[in-house]
Amino acid sequence: MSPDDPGRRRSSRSTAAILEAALALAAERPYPQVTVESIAARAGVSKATIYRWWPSRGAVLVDALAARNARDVAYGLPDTGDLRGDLAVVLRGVVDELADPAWDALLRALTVETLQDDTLRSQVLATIFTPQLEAFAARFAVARAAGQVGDDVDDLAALELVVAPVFHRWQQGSGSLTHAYADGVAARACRALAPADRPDAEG
Amino acid sequence: MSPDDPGRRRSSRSTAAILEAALALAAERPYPQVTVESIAARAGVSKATIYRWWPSRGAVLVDALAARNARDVAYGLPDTGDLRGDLAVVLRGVVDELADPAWDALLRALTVETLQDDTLRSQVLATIFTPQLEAFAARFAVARAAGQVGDDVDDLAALELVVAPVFHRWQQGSGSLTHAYADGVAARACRALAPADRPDAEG
Amino acid sequence: MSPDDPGRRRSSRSTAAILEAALALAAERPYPQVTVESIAARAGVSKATIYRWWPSRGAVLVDALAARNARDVAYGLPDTGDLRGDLAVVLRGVVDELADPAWDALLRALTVETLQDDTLRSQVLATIFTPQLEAFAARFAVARAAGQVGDDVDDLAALELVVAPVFHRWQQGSGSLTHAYADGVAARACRALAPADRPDAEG
Amino acid sequence: MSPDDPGRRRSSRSTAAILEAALALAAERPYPQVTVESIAARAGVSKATIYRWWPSRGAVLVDALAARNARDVAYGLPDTGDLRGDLAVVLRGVVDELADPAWDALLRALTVETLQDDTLRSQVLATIFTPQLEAFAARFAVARAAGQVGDDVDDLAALELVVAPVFHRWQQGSGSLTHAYADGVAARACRALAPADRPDAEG
DNA sequence: TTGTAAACGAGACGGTACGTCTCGTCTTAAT
DNA sequence: ATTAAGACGAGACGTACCGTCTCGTTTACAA
Repeated sequence: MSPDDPGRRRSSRSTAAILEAALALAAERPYPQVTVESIAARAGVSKATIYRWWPSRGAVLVDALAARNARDVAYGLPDTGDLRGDLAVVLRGVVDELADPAWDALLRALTVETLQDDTLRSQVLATIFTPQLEAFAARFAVARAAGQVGDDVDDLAALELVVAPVFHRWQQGSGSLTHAYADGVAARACRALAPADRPDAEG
Repeated sequence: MSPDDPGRRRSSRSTAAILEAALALAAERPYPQVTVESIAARAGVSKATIYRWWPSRGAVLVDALAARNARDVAYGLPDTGDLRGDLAVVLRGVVDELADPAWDALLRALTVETLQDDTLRSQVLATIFTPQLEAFAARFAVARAAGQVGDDVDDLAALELVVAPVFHRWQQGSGSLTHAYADGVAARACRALAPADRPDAEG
Repeated sequence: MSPDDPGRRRSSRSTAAILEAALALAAERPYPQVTVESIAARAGVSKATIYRWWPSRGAVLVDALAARNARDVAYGLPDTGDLRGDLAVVLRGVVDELADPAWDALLRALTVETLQDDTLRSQVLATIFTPQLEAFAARFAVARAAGQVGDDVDDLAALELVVAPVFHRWQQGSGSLTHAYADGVAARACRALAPADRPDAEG
Repeated sequence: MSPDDPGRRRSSRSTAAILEAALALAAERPYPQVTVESIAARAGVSKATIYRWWPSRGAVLVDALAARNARDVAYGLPDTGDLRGDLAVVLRGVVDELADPAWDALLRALTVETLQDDTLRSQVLATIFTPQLEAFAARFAVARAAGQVGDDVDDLAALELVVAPVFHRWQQGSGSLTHAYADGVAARACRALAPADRPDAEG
């Protein structure tokens, strides 16, 4: 499946152009207007080339985001010893990203696709969600060793405590997404994570 | 906007049939196949009648869900004095609903629409989310009076602590949605909600 | 099937525009470039409207020619008593038409379609060929009564003697199509048609 | 243009396979489905090889027929002294060929191509039509010497008298193509060909 | 005046075939 | 026997239409 696998000879130029076009379009216009035709046009590529390599518009989008993440994103959380502070930093970053219209649109598009296609959901889970979970898990392991996180909370549940409120609020539009809010979420998460006998220990 | 607003002479028979058809179709087939055409056909109504009264497929769906909620749903949380237990009961109910393929499909459809149309999102916020928030707020008020919830956590943030993890997991497909998980979420929420000086009081 | 058949409500405006566009395009460009898309564009009509009413590009063309013939063409041969002269007049007209690039292109297109679709061939036979055959038959009946045509030659064979050489030459490009040639064909046809005992009688 | 022109090193194996595939496909399926792609597949050859040596699908077909004719067809008409009988024999053969679905399809395909490409028409004229015309011309020369054909009818016009009615009827589907019909056409052609002063002489 | 039925313009869909263009491989004829 | 020109298969590519679909609108008729 390497991009230059002889016998397939998939054009890396075209592939890159398609992924880039998909991201750009999803970031700049309502998702229903991000059609395969528009992606093809923007990429200077034929529709047939897209259909040759991807089964659907959503698959292109997911691939595009995965490629971008692989290129640009450094997974890994800060570790200053202060769990609440570290989580607050991360959540402030999330809040800032969600405030960017391009990221907002991109994430909406991605969510729409995963809601309608279980294959894509699995793919997102594997390529986007899991690396983030692992980054959090690494930080939680440190925190657990420092007695800041109880043994009864698994990594997935812990991650949900931290990020789910933010994404829920983003998706519902039920409240404002500020740095102060991010700090509050981090604080509450730490309270919930703390071992029962040593609530919210700060090391 | 009332369904029998005099002067518009909107047919309540048709309206009901359309809303019912929309719900039934959204529950039973992939959402892209829930077309205005299919709703009209199922309702025994012409497309023009739908477009006369609703601007989009999503608006029909939102109206349909709001109507159904107004008819069937009793908002309000149990109050046994045991906050964690009460929340666990509610979350177990949520988990059960999400396990129902019909509800699952319906909620996916609703989410897809709200992600793509801010007007609908506002409408959902007002007609579906807010009543639920108020029901939670009422219960939180009681809990706060009993010293089980700190004054520093507002109702929205509190609600997020309780429900966001569940919906996050549902949407990501990142873990299983069991009663045990619901209990765990309730427990962690209560730890986070508890006043700092009296962690996780059980009244 | 009438164009204003209640219950179908076919738009006569669109129908006319489509037929006109088809004729114009077939007359002015190579037939492979007369696509359904181009007809729709020229007619200011959507492709779906064409496919709603005709099964193929060729069917549109045949309909268009039939409509034009029904409107413009006066079937019927001259009858001066001089069969050879009358036939020569008709053939000179045919030759002139075939020299017109628009008619040439149109007839090529029609022939291409009938060669590839037996349904269309039948339709052409019924709506275009048969009226012409009947017009010839009427003239031959007069000629037969005048002893200029033998009883052993049926109308179809007689018509073939008159027109087939011209169309054959047109199609093969095997020779020039002049008035002199038309006269020669008429003369030879009359010799072949004449009763055996009274060759080529002139009345 | 010889197939083994040194310096081109055209593969005679491929060439033969392509021509054979083209004929076979044109004989067995509707002509629109005789694509370059299908010819290449049938011949076990790449599309590029076809486009390297022929400009179009039609050119392959014409070449294929020319090659087949050069190999299989003995031009030349019988000469028993009885012109009408000899022509009838030839026309019966034509009628029999046209009744063969494979030949029918092949001839339709050839005609479609010549109607849309003047280059191919010229090629067909030179490689297929002209040899036949010459064969007829040779027989007519004998007949003319025998006083069976007038000096005022040139060879091309004479050939048209004989074959055009048959092809016209074949193309229009206007009547049945039987041996009796073939005999009638031959008879009428001879009447038309006969010198004016000695109608339909039989030698 | 509604609502229904269905046709309409618009345009995306997923796909086929076109004709062009690399790729490596293999043939072939002249060294 | 070696070599180099170039024909070969494979198949990806951009282009252009195909015939179908859904959308949201419009029109004509029926109640």
